[in-house]
Amino acid sequence: MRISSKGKYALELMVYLGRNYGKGSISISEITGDSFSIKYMEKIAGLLNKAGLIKSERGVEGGYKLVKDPSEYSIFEILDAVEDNLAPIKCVLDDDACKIKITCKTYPIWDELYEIEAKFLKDKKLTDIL
Amino acid sequence: MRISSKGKYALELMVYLGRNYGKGSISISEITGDSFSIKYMEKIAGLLNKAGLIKSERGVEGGYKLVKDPSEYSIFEILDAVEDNLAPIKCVLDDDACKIKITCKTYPIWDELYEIEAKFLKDKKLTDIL
DNA sequence: TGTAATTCCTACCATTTTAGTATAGAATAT
DNA sequence: ATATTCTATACTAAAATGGTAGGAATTACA
Repeated sequence: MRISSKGKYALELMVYLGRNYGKGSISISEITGDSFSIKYMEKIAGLLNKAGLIKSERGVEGGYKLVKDPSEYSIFEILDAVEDNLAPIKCVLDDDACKIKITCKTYPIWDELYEIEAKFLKDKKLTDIL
Repeated sequence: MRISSKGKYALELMVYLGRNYGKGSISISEITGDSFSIKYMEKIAGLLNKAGLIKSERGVEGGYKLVKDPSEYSIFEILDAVEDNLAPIKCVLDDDACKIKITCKTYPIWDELYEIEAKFLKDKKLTDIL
């Protein structure tokens, strides 16, 4: 399971929103400050929004907010919303990635590894890292 | 933990050698058959050889063989010999990849995830997939 | 001594992925 | 109106991936 910068920043963003839960919408520029690309974080927020994990509001005083209590977000669903494929190797989640799965000797390893990773991340909640 | 094709093929190669343990050296061309690039597998075998996991013999009747009983190889050491970085995100194993680790809110997640993955792969032995 | 089979070494390359940047547009509070 | 914010899409430079290519070194065997 390789986590790209998208996943990393998505989680940092959710942490920020979690800490400000109940305080209305938070803008991207407030979250990133000057030390990070607003444009890149906007794109990541867009993915989380599309996945239904956060709610957006445009205009002045707009921004993003969580749609449920921070304790109800698993780390898994946050990463899964922005990453293309969380599996250790593509064939686990993408059937087209491998034509020989049925005879593949190593497939069970990847499958089991993914189950273990996913379980850990599903049990871990956003509140655990606030 | 993303497994590249190098890791996948390294494991397939070790499975082949494991099944032929005690039968002398096995050549790359025997392992790959005609359906796969001999040159690429040669490179992978070279990495395993350098890491001390297999022993090579040149010339006619040459090839590779395991240096210990298949039950003594963990899947982890095989993958680790050929993959650049098994961690879920670079900063876990490569200190230069991140300058803000000390203040990073998400680092503990990656670190713990890696420990879980590594433990699974260290407990899993080559004999488990022969 | 010659030859075929094998590993070893290093350089190269095309494609895909990653990590953003750029530009323009739409919605909203004041 | 205007400033602020999200939305959408296109573009791009750099890195990683998944090989390929060519030849040199070693060895068994005829």
